[in-house]
Amino acid sequence: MPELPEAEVVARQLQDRVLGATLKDCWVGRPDIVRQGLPTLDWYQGARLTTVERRGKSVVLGLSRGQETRYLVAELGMTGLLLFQSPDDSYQKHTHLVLSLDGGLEPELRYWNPRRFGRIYLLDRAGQERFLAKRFGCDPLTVPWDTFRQVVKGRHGRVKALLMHQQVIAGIGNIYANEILYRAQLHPYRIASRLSEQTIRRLYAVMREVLQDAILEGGSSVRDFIAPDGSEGHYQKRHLVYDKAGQPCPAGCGKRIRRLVGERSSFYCPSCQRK
DNA sequence: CGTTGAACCTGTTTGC
DNA sequence: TGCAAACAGGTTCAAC
Repeated sequence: MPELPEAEVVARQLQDRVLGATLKDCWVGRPDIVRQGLPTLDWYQGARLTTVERRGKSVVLGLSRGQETRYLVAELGMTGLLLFQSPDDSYQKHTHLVLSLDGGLEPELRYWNPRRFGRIYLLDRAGQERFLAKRFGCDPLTVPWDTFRQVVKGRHGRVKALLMHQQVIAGIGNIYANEILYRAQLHPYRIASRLSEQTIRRLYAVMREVLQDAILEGGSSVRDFIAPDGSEGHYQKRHLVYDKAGQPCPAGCGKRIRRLVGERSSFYCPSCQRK
């Protein structure tokens, strides 16, 4: 269920445990999971993992051989996981990529993704720069206030659509959009450009707080998200509205949480989040 | 430019 | 218990 916090947890564990390792072997179970660059796969054998970063909801591995660095971008989609395993672990259905590593703290990294939304991209430096620039807008955790304010002011669509628009702000998905809007007391259908300066300020603060707290809690494990080391996140215990239709609003206003269908499910309090 | 709905997939939950 | 429908973290494309 990777949104920004989950992808960040994945990236941090990779940094801690396999950064600097050498890629001994790269096994692809489903060629169609590699959207770009499959013919360049051989180049990666013997390369060293020199960078691990999160971009939006994706994890970007930088692999170097000599002076050259190329990239492996792992889109996780709805159900994608990167897992530390060992060659002794049995093959699990829906494992599409296995990276055998040498010199790190984990011998294998496997990409598991039953629904196969989300892909792997193998890109050279120019390719990944183009890829990232085209796909990802500003990062919610590092975007300066003034940029955020301008982005919101310049959008004529719904505020929830804005939060989830990866080319504008990269990393927020349905769970965190719902949680952020509830805490900012904003109805998901409010028009972004019509929000007051003060409201945008509140949204900015809440957005960063929710995402940062979620990272500290290891992300949200609502269905089957687990980190590479197999641990679950705990932020789902702090969810206030997501998947809670019919339950009383936690603010104690007396109303019940509603679910709006149409786009993705929106969970909100009709009293605390007015249009 | 922005919104909507469908498509892409498999697995689990829900309801009859 | 059995079966079918509904639904799920995401992205992309076409149509309006």
